[in-house]
Amino acid sequence: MARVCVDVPLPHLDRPFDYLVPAELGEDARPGTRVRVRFAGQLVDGWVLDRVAASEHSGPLSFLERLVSPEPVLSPEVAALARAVAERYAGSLADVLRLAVPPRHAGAESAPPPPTSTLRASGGETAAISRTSPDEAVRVGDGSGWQAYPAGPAFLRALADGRAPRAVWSALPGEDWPARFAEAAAATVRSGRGVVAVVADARDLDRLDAALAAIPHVALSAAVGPAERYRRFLAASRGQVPVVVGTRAAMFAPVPSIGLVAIWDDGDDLHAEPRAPYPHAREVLLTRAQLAGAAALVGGYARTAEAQQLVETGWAKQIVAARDTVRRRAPAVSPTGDDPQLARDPAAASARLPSLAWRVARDALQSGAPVLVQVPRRGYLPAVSCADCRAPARCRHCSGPLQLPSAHAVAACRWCGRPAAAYACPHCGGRRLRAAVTGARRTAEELGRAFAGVPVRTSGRDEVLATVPAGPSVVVATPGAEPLAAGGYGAVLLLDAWALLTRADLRATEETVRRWLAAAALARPAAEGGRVVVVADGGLAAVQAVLRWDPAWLAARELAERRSLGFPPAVRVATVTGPPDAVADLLAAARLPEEADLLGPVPVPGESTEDRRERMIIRVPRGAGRALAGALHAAAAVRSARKAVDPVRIQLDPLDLL
DNA sequence: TCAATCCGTATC
DNA sequence: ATACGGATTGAC
Repeated sequence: MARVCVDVPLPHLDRPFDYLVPAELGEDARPGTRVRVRFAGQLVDGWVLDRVAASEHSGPLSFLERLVSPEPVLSPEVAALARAVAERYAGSLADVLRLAVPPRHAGAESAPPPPTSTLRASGGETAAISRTSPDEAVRVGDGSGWQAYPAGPAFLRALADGRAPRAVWSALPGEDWPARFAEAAAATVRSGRGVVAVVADARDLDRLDAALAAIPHVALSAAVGPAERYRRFLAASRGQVPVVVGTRAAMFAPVPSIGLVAIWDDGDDLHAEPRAPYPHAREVLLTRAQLAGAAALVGGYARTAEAQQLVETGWAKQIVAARDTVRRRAPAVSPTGDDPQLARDPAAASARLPSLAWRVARDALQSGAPVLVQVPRRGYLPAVSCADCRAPARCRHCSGPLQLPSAHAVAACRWCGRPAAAYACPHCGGRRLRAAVTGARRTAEELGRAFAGVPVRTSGRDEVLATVPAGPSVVVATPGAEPLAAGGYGAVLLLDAWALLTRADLRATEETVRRWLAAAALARPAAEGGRVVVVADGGLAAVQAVLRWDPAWLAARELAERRSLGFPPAVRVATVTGPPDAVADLLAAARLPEEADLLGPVPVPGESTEDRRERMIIRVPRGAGRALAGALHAAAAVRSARKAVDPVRIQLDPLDLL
């Protein structure tokens, strides 16, 4: 008999069903294979989860209709991970499996292994993983770039020795992180184990792919076509390559006996899967490390509150450089002050460049170095802050962010919906509120006028530059699209701080620092003339974090604040979104944990009055997270069994918790 | 009393 | 979705 997960989206059918195996399929219908089965009269896709001798089911059993392919594409390790992810995120196993295994492409199964150079380097079918002698492994870490970090060589040695160290890594400014990831991967492969590494976007993937040239690996991303993607997936699944790198879908990639999971820049919101059940790559990878006994590496220039929590709970150790190493590598960072004086030069003034930024950029250009100007994308939600001290305004009852629905309306909480009557700022006592200004446009043309005679390049959404040559030029880039400069930038200007910091988002400070550090990391060290100008008040925590290059300090501060306000990751949160009746219906059916704290409902902004949806927020202590997800999934099952049609979206720890 | 129909529930 | 069983209803 075969225990099958049927590919239907209904939560109340989220359990295995038993089928008889026709004699001719015999042992081919192995666990992990795709099958077609008759289910409630229909032919549906399914996964063989297990072969069993007897069924618990008392009624008659059907036969498997067809074996789609004898290829076991769902490994036991990934199946267990998918189950855990489904439970963590109140979703169905079938939903997670759809994310975990790419669509089949029959041609790729019969074709020979992909003809990539990295594969040929592996030297054949199963020779990809071979253990080196302990004597060799002992020296792993010496001579690598990890030596700049006191705990670095020990981390590499532990990987090479087959152990499972867990690390939160704060990369030094200018760090060649793909090279460090490649060293960690090589050490793990040397121990006879596999590696899965996830990055946020295609640009980071290209860099990592290149850094891994000497190690047999495949790169998975949506950018390659479905056939090639499946081919590469199969190469990993068949144990032909020990290392898989990719964007978030690669978090489920099968590798033989996984020894290390790694994620770069876990604060990037591209790591959050937009399809149900909305798992986050960091959480999936850490779950995977936990379940499989693998090592974990969470790296970035910045540090998220979630990563900080791993350090503070002792789940992971931090890998950070000594302060004097940081000082030696970091550029000189200066804030312009709260009310920056505009440059006297009329061209610079028209570009609204503060005089300090203008001078620093001009000096860098004169010394023959490129200048990076980071310009945030526009279109942030209108948040509300104190008119006097500009601190973001928060709800008195639940600490949610206040929002101004329209120009002259009363501000209200985006979480619990209570109006913010008689507001008093907890920081300065101010009683007036103001809508935060959205980012001012600073175009490349304006900067071109300010620095006449210097080439101006732009890198952004439409066209992302990977690199720019050495030599004087102005590079205008949106966050995440900053090109690498040969030899590093002479100056980096970080503009429009207020547009970032006043976002109606609890992660605004963290996100701002993440973007600033990513840009500032591309500057030369101070000793080589590298300078960074932040157009903001030096007293702000975000500015301090960049000025001191101390992401750990900021993360600790952020986490402490979230703890005192009752925000994730200090607590576990779920949102339930849908038509008002459906949301109420689901919550009525849910047996929530006793500690559950319900906030809302609040209307979901930007929807027409006909099909208006609203959102409830439920928060529980971290320990009750599993119970919360279980209760919500069960309630969704009750609703779907009753054929309730109104869709309700359940999200755990959503990034946009507003 | 029987068949056509409706409703709810399970789906192996 | 579709299939089935039990309840319900309507005509003889």
